[in-house]
Amino acid sequence: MEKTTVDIERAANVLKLLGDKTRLTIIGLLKANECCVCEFVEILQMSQPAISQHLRKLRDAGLVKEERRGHWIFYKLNDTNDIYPLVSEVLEHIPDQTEKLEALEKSGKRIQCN
Amino acid sequence: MEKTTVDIERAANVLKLLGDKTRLTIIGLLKANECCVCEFVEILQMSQPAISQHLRKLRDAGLVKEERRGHWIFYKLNDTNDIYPLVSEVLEHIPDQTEKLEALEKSGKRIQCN
DNA sequence: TGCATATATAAGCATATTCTTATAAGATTA
DNA sequence: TAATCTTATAAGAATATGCTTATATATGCA
Repeated sequence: MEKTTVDIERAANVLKLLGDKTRLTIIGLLKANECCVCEFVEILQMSQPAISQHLRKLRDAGLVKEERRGHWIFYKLNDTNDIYPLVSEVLEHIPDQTEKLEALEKSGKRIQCN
Repeated sequence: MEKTTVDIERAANVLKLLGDKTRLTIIGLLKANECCVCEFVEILQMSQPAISQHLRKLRDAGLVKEERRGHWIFYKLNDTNDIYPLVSEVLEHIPDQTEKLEALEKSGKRIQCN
């Protein structure tokens, strides 16, 4: 809800990152949860390198943070960022993605990473 | 401020359109004003075909509407659209673009289209 | 009707993007 | 240390994007 304004070039770059269905879904999933790479692979039905490359772009732009826990690397939204208010606002306008995580949990594929 | 949710694929497509500095500036200019093509050409310092092609994309996606007045075609934001709330919210996070129009007006180049 | 003005469209090219496959790197466990 | 698991990176190919130049279309006016 904060009204922070960012440079138009930076805003365009962030929006371009969000302007990809895969990345927007990733960010949508991270709105309510931390996720590890293998979960994205499972939910989005894409190859692990493809997911990793999307995550790298999001990380390079400061939209997400990573944290290793044993074998797994968990990603979460970076809320200490000048563009977080914009990202957060965008997320208000897309459908909740948590059901996808729940479906994953039901199928038993989430447990392995925890 | 409305909380309308759009399909994630449609949202991604809209964000991709906004994820270009030229188009984001165009939309930013239209937030407070109608503009004709030649004004965009002048402000953005780009060729007329390049501007026209950006406007076509924005129009095809329903983000803007056009209206011919004599020689000129004026563009304005399409606020009767399911994605307008998203677009509008994004605009809250970028700097005001109207100063660019004012500068154009001062240089006397805006008058010709009115 | 003929010409000028503003805008749109088409084709082509350079660059960017997003996958794929192959491989490397970091962490855990036997 | 060796084997295994998870993730990252690199290289290459297919496709998408955004410009340029050339041309078409629509309107207004002499």
